[in-house]
Amino acid sequence: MPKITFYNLPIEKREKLINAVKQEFSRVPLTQASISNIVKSARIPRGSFYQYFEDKEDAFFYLLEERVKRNQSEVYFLLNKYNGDIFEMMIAFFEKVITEQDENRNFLKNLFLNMTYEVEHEFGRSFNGYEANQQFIQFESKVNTELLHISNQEEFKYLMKILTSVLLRSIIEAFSKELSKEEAVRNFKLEITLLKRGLKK
Amino acid sequence: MPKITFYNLPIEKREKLINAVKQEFSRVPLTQASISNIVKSARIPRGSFYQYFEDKEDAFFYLLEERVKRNQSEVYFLLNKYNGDIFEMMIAFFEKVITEQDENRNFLKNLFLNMTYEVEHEFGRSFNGYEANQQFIQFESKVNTELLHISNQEEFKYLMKILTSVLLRSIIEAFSKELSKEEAVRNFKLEITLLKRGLKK
DNA sequence: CATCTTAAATGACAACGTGTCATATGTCAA
DNA sequence: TTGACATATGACACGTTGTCATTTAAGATG
Repeated sequence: MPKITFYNLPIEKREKLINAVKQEFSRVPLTQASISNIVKSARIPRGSFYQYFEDKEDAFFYLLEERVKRNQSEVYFLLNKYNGDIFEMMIAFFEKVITEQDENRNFLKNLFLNMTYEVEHEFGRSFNGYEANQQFIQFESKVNTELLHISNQEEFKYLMKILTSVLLRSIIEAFSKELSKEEAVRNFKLEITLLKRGLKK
Repeated sequence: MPKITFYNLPIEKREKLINAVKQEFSRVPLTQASISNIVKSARIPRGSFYQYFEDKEDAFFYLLEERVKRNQSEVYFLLNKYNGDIFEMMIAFFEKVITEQDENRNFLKNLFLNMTYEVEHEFGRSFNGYEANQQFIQFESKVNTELLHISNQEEFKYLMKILTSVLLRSIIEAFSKELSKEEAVRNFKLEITLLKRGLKK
């Protein structure tokens, strides 16, 4: 987590810093990003960076968390829009992510093509944060479980794991192969179809 | 790919080098590994390392590829053992991976908890190498597709993508949460059950 | 055997990145 | 004005990387 001094920063300066951070993580993935670049681009002395963040990772996860918050709103919005149909929500979310533009797109691309466990875990919170039971229950309540072939909450949890696995993998494929929106969506829909009806005859 | 000089090395020296590489990548994930450690441990001068490998990644992927080759044999063996039942094969493979011991285990753990797209892509070849059509067809021929709810080869390809996604994700979870073998297998089987019967009512 | 040629080995080095720390500066209350 | 605390600053020690000029080794050839 960013240090208190970061939050104490005058908005203007903080924005400048955030932009520099974002720029760097849009340029290259986490492991290749350099603090030197960030401070140069934000025009702050090197020591200051460490006044605000623990290290590179800290800055990265700050950005990621902001993104996850936006995703959570989006997910609730879509769930509502599709009357709790989680499959439709996933498809719409997928489409939203892969059609992101400009800097956001590059950030996401670097993010998805370098999905370490920690990053994935954090990003997965977009859908529920299934570690925190309370949040999960709240999430489940927005889902129309009538549509789902499950018999208890545990199965719902595993169903979510399956869906997020496949979603992430499909996003990664879309980014890595630079698929067109149409092609990517088509592929993902096909996978969802298979998932819905079951893999076994 | 390693350079020719690597393959020209007398076996003994090559083994020493491979062991040093393996040791380093078992200690820490790719991004944290250091060539300095490798050359120190292999007792070769720094310049020599670059005589054999392009860079860190090159050495890492060499090791990974060796692993993938072993996996491919294993997969064919298991497929045969279970009469082409891909679900049973997956479960057995899952169990094999998470119960790996000692250095291999650490190598795999670092591998799975830091699954970039490239690593995943390479590891995925354990199951077919579904980019090369010929290999894929050979793989498919070993699978009993009678058991599967698919109507053409394209659907089989997507089915494989789904299964490998879920498999990888489950392995990652097992490593990250340090699940016992029993617990991990139980979870994975549950997911396979859901996949088989379908997610939609 | 002497010589030439090509392959491989070696380690010093420049370039770069990281995190720290002693010092300077700013702020606010007493 | 002073003291106390928060923040800013940038030089620096340390570690890592990839290169390259120089040696050394291994054959081949006459």
